Amino acid sequence: MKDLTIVTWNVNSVRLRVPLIGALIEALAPDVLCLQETKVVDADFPLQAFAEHGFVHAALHGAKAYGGVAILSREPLAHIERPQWCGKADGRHVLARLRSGVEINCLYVPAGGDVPDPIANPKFAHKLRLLGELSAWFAARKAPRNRLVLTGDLNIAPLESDVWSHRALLKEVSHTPVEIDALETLRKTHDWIDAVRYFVPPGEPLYSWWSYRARDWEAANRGRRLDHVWVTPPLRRHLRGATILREARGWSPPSDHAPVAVTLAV
DNA sequence: ATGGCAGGTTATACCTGA
Repeated sequence: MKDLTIVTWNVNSVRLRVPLIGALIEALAPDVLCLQETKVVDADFPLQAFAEHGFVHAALHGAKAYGGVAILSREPLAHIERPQWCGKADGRHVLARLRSGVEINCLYVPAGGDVPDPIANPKFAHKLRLLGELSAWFAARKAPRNRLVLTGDLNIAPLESDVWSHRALLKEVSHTPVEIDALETLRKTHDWIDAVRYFVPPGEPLYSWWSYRARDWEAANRGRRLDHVWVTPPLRRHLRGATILREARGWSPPSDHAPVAVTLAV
């Protein structure tokens, strides 16, 4: 039994964020890193930079220019899979199993464009379709003793306190009822537990993303909680803590997402 | 209601993000 800290971070280009790896490790002491929007093909992934910090094991599912996900680990990764969704090779899912048997799923759900209408906006249709495909896939893999982690940029802020203004964002993609319903359908496939909300009551505002476009993201604080870590019920009693590293949004050069860490005793 | 910024690309304008 030892502590396992899993960190998820939408890096918005892993190559630009390489100089921040040391600060990330110092702040959160991760054992497993799940990255999204790596924006790099696997052949060009900066593996060496992570290896120098002890993350010598990797499961990559890259893509050119947009998307791309990766799991980096201090301990070996086995049974690596790279599922593709909606018939696209756009690097949205990679999964791997740790020695403890815990399976890590790193996901990047599409943003969904501007208009929350699947008929008028193909990007929104893609987002809903991908969530539907994921739900069917996870439902088919269900087993009561499964010890799974589902983490990544899900691009949906489900609770009222997961956005700076519930009222202002109800019709904004990322907080519309139809997306939240689709996310809830996915959550129910394994009775997934939102590991961050397990520690922070739903009344307390919690964000993991702040737009680049604000003049002063910190002062405006118009955030959304788009990045999540979920665990299956057999892992509930192993949950030890959760942190959203808000200060990382102020690092230079910053991602618009903050890293989210969850610690399990496994 | 709008625009604001950042990153990538067979770049130097346009797509994507959310």
